Amino acid sequence: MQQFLDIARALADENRLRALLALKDRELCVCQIMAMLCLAPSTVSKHMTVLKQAGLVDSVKRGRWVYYRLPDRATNPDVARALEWVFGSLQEEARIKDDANRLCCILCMTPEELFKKLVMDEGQGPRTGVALAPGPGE
Amino acid sequence: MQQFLDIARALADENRLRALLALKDRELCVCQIMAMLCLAPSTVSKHMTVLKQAGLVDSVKRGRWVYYRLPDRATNPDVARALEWVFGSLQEEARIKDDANRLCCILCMTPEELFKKLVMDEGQGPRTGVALAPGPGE
DNA sequence: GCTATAATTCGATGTGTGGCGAAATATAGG
DNA sequence: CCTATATTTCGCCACACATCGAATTATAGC
Repeated sequence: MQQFLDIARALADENRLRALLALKDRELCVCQIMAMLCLAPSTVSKHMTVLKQAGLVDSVKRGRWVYYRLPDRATNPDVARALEWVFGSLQEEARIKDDANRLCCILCMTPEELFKKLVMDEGQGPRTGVALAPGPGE
Repeated sequence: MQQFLDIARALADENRLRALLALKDRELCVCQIMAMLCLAPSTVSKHMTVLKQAGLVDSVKRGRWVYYRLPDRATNPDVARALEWVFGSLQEEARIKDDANRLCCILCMTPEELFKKLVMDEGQGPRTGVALAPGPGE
């Protein structure tokens, strides 16, 4: 029951759902999720902690970066069922697909290009240092 | 997305889950759910409203009583998937089985017997008029 | 119509949660 | 060792939410 409640509560927030869906085909580090969600590092960190406590993601630390990814299936049937529910229901969501597109840009662009795009998209400078550092993907 | 969030938030509360599970094999009116959860009528009413808004239950008014029940399947795939997840994960939960047993008593006992049992179980009088009125099952 | 009862709505209250910035921690690279 | 960077932890604030009691609405029975 507690396990189920942890999962349900973790899934009851739009930004956590977006983060979870973004992990479908790849692992991501916190700074990439920050760029995708446009949230402060502390906020993203807390969200990922909630997801991890619920068993919905795993994390690995490599160098300075912490990578989050979906857990191995078959670990926990409750988690597996929950993830099936989430992906089955939201994969085709417009917002999620848009995230996937933007994520593609975040992963491929150089920091300078990313900076310009953020400025153009939002009409203002990027948040607290988002994407200004040479990301882990290079 | 909004639909999914409504469902996830509705499922992120233990008392709402217990109410939902209790509706598996039967419809129940608010006063019966009150007796099962030991919560004030206003609280139960609000919980059931949340579940209904999410599409997880339907309601029918008959006389003075409002009966809640699970919605017809095939109405909404998102809801159907969510209910499968809930029942698949929680049906065997100890707490839920205990609820089912107590519900059996609530539905079968006369108000006087129910009163005595509540007093014995909790070492105190029942809450705001719980089960002291001739319920709809008689 | 009047009373009793089932349920909902309303108002108040304490608790939980999402968000931020600042400080702390960990690590890579000079 | 010192600096820069990635992440987490901490303290704070605003807002959402679970809960209650009281007031309100709807209905059944006299």
